[in-house]
Amino acid sequence: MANILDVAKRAGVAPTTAKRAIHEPHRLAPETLARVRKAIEELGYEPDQVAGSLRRGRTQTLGLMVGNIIEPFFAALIRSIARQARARGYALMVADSEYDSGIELQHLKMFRGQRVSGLIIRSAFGSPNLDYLVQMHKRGTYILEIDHFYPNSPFSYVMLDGRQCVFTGVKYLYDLGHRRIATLGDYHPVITPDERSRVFPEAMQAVGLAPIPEYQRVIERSEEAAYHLTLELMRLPEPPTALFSLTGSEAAGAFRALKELGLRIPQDVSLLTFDNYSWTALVTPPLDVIEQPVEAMGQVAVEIVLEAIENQTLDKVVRKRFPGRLIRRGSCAPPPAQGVKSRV
Amino acid sequence: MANILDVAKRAGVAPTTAKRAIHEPHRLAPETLARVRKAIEELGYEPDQVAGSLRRGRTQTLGLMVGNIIEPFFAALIRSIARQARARGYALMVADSEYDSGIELQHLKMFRGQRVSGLIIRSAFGSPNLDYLVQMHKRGTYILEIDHFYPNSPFSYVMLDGRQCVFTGVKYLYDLGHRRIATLGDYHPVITPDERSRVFPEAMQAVGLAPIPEYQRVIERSEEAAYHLTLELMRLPEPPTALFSLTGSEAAGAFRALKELGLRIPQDVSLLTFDNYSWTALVTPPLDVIEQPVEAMGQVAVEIVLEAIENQTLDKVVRKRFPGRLIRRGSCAPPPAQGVKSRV
DNA sequence: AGAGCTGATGGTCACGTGTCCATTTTTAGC
DNA sequence: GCTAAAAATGGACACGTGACCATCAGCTCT
Repeated sequence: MANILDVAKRAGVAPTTAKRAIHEPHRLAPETLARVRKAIEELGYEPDQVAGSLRRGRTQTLGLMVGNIIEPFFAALIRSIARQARARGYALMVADSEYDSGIELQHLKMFRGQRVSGLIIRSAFGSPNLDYLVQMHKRGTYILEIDHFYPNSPFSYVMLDGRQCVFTGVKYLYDLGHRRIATLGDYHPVITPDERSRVFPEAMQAVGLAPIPEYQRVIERSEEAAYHLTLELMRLPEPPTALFSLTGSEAAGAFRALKELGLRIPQDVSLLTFDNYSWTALVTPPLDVIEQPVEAMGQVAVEIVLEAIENQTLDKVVRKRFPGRLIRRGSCAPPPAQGVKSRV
Repeated sequence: MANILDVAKRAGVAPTTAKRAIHEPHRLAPETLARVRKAIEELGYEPDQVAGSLRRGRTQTLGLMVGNIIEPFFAALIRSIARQARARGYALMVADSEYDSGIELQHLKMFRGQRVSGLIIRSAFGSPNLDYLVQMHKRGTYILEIDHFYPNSPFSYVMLDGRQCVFTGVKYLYDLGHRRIATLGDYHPVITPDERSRVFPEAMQAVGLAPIPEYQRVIERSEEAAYHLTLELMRLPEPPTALFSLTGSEAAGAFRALKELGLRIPQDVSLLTFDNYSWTALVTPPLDVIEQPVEAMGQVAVEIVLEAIENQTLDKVVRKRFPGRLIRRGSCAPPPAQGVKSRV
């Protein structure tokens, strides 16, 4: 592979001059510049970022750790972040923790070995990797959490305003007349320490309700778990009249379970979910969703990270919240007069 | 950031000895090894892959270019490839061309600058980037095409056996009694040069049918384009009795269009599609699909690439085909006795 | 005309590692 | 107890670049 020395030789100039043709072309005499450019062209020279990174002491590389790449939310996030990184000349290393902190740690070590300059991370659940992240930060990697953050996180983050969204959702269901509202999955400090389930009780309180203890089950945030939970909830003596799914994946499981039970949406039970996934508009009835501004979140995340990296302000902490948007399509309606009959 | 010299100094050994603790620990005396390991631990040392790559002349990095990361097929592919890369100690750079060859070229240049050792690529449509790929290959990047390959591609590839799948699908519909079968999108050598639409006429011929000219429209392989095409097709004087969607994204558009037209699936029209996306099982009726063995394809792709890289056999060409699997769920049935009424 | 300045170009070195070769220490064999 | 071999350890250097400093010609200003 041709290097800058080959280019210099071919152009009949010193290596330093050849380098300047790339970094500071204005400092070269026009003919010299043309000669070097010709040599670059002829040799198909492309600067070696590996050597450059070593010398510079900083890579042009960002790491991105997602929780589950199969979820469209993360796919959209990757696209947004990739676009922005490309625009700024950074390469993107993507890792999928599958929400497993063991896998996550392996990827973090790889990122560290690769000396990524910045890391955008959606942490795995129940993760003991905070220490490792702190260490990475001390060694010069700027870290930004996205979609979720550790309690007392020392890092920057970019997040949906989960509180506002949950309040909006609960209020929406309350105003339709619902009193027996269940989230799919309760808060748990280790297993599911997410903001949405944490603030749900507060949102209920705000409209004068209390969460119903029988509905409060801790489940993994997956389609399968939501499917089983929905079956259980709807088989209770007094089942909920409205289900509030906290993730798009869970909504699929809940939807499947309701269909299977022969319950009609929204006549028998209302269904509201986070994440405007494309399938939610295709099913019958199309689902009411709370949409996240994914594109904007990804873009801002990269901007924060690159600004810190390029200005050498690694200790700067920036935290942004983004509002969600309720989209009504018809999967929520007033509850049936005599409540939902239990499906035993 | 601590380097191997710091480790050596702390352990009281020469740098070479410290390095051996990492690469060939068996060559060290047990106490020396322990001392170096302790130093590594205490300093939180992690070898610098950037420096290692430079010296070695080869990175531990793979590039992966997908056509559209939003499509669940690619998300699943990334997961599979990421798993295998992780298991083999390689970092993964992911790029999303959005099926745009201009964006693709930018990413390719970045990959080249980063000196990725291998590249797994799903090329963009109508791409003039083949020359650049050939150049990358000459400079030492092993290249493998996935899901699609250039005509006369000089590279290895891993692909679905599209011919077998299309033949299976057509035969399935034919056996149900369908004669007026339409694919969503016809073959076009530049815009949509995909195998599936190309072999469709052959598959029809195999059951004694000919493609119906009015159904043969060239469209972009997107949900939106498929939506409009479906509307057009079903408004023809003699609309198809069965739609064969060649991608999962298109199926969503077709499904939406059929619902909107008030056509019942499968009573009025049958719908068969590639890709077992999770939503296809959620809609009413659940869709018949042809599933791709994505996990296996990703795994084999990485194995081929890494074997070539590690054995320095960059010119070895390996080509693998994988069979699809037809899953019946109820969206295909015999056509109505008097054909589908046109929806004008 | 000489000093000072600017524009253009050249030379040297270090980033942290892996590889190769050299040296010292220990063990085996008789 | 001595030699040869093996085990264990050490030293020097290059990968391709970017940062820094050096050089030199031509020009302006006094």
